[in-house]
Amino acid sequence: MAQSGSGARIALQQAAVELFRERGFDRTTAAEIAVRAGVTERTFFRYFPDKREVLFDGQAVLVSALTVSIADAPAGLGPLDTLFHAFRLVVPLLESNRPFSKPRHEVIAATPALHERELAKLAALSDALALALQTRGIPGLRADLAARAGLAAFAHATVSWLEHEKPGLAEQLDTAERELKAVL
Amino acid sequence: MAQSGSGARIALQQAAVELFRERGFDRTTAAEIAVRAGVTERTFFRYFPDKREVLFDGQAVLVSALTVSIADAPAGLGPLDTLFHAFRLVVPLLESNRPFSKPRHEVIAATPALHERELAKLAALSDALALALQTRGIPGLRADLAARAGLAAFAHATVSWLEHEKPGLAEQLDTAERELKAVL
DNA sequence: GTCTATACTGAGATAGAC
DNA sequence: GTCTATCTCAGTATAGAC
Repeated sequence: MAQSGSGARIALQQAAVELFRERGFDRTTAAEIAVRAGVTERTFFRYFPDKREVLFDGQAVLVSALTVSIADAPAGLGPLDTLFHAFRLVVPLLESNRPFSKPRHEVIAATPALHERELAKLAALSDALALALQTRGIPGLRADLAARAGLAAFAHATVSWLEHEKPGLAEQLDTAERELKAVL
Repeated sequence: MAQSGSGARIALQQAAVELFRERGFDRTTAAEIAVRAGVTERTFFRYFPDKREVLFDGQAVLVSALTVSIADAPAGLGPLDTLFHAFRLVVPLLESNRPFSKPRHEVIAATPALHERELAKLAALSDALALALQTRGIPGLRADLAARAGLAAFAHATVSWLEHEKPGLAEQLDTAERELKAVL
């Protein structure tokens, strides 16, 4: 199968998703993932510090894409409008990734042990958003609260779109933004 | 020493906090905690499904207190005002628990492995708040977003108060509420 | 790449409360 | 007798150290 070198990381991620869907996260050992990917168990832990982490990488590109989008947003926008502007710019990226993110989401949804890790990744994303808002002049606490509220809406829209697909992601974002602003 | 009967759970929690502060979470084994509490390692895992969980129990009473407070809040309040009404009712409870929650917070703050678990507990609390808001007639998504936004402010106020104490918790809640509402 | 500590699980036995 | 709490023993797998 795949050899060590360049493709090992991706091979491990694919093998992991497959096995997690077949047997479940808990019933799959790191050694089994490594075998299917054509590497040793030791190699698995060289790429991923723990077994859960093999499922959480797409977040990195999302973080940088959103950070850039926030920095490039038109001036004069409030924090929430800045965030949703960035969210909309990133919709095509998410849509093109759906074939990967949907099975991944199914595994996570079915595994309580992975919920925690996902929450941690969302928290890191929230921190990145808050920082990006701060560099636009929004004071610290306000930027943090805006990031958390906005990200909650964004996450809801994304999950809803992953599970149903029926309304597009853009429409889900519209309703989430509307509901969030209706809260006040 | 031997803690057969009722006190084992509390003895384990106390021993855990002590040892975590002395040696750190990672440098403390479940067996060591059990020995100090006067039980065996196996008993530790009977009470707590994993080593982290020994630190997260106070949340349960907070959940029920907030749920009741939301249900009893005056009619006609918006979701956010309902939440902050409940948050304020629970301030004395938190203040009386400070001797326990402060060292606990220090351990958590110093241990990355515990951050994830705390986020999971906060997410569960958010779900409970959203449910309580729904029973007051607030539609699902709106209740969920309000709960997340409000809880973010509440959590910020609580952490800030645990770490500084300088302004009281009530004042921290005031500023957090003001900043959250300024986001829009 | 090898070795090891330790987190966690399962089955069965014991002991006391009711 | 049942039920619940605990211990004993034996094991697997993760993750870190060497």
